[in-house]
Amino acid sequence: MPELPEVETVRRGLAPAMEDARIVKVEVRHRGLRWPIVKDFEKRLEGQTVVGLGRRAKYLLADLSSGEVLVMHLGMSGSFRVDDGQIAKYHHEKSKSTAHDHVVFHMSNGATLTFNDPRRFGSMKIVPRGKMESEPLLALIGPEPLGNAFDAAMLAGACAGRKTSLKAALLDQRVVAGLGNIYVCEALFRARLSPKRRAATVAGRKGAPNARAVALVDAIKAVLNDAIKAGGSSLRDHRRADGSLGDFQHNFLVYDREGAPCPGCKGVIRRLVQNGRSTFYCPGCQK
DNA sequence: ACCTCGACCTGCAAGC
DNA sequence: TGCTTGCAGGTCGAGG
Repeated sequence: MPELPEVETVRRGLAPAMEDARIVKVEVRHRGLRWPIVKDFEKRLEGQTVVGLGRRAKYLLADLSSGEVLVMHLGMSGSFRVDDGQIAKYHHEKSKSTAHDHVVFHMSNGATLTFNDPRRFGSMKIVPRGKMESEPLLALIGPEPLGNAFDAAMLAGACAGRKTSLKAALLDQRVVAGLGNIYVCEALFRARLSPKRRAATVAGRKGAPNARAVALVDAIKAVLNDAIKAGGSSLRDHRRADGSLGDFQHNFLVYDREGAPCPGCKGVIRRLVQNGRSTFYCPGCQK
């Protein structure tokens, strides 16, 4: 479910409960995530202090005092719930079922963090900090879209020579980190570029950026910043860690709006399938 | 090297 | 009312 803005929202929600607190106890109720949670997972975490909580692409990175890093991914349906130990029990009524609460972290500050993931496409893995560079999950991931390193030249270079669609290229985490189906659709609409266009057409000769690359980079940064400001998008179950819903779904211009009037012209939003996934776009505005 | 597709899971809404 | 079908915010690994 989560793309960069949702993961960033989760990170900001978890940080106050995790940072500078010690992991007192870890309960694993289901080890069958995307990869099995290793046998000594609990033992390696218990007693460690979380030095910092970061994010890379759609991964959450909990830096531990042991010198290891807990690398977590929410998959399609993963979420965290924070109980700070002060909130009265009746506040839990609005929580969803606990049937898919797979991992629970008990912190020294009294907070409890519960990872819930019905589809179990999420993952948790412990990696020594010194080996993060070579960690296969992270090694090939492209630039952070909100960082200075991500600019038109970088995007054009990554797309140059590629025959695949622009939509597929932007979903490729090696081109740019953290985008998913929603924000790719939204960014392409904002940049007025067709999702069907060949990726290579954002680059000119020898991979130099053109005006399309500039517009697309601007659109990507803008939509992600807007979405983070809104606390992410809540389609089915994404919540902030405090239980409140993100708001950005109300600002979708094209995503999940097949048949609705285009906000930019007199046309209608269309849906098509690319690489097995829905794309929403306006054929009139996006060329 | 690049590209596409199936697979991994559960839940929910729409259609019959 | 039930059953079936298709679809969902991701990404890895196999095969072309």
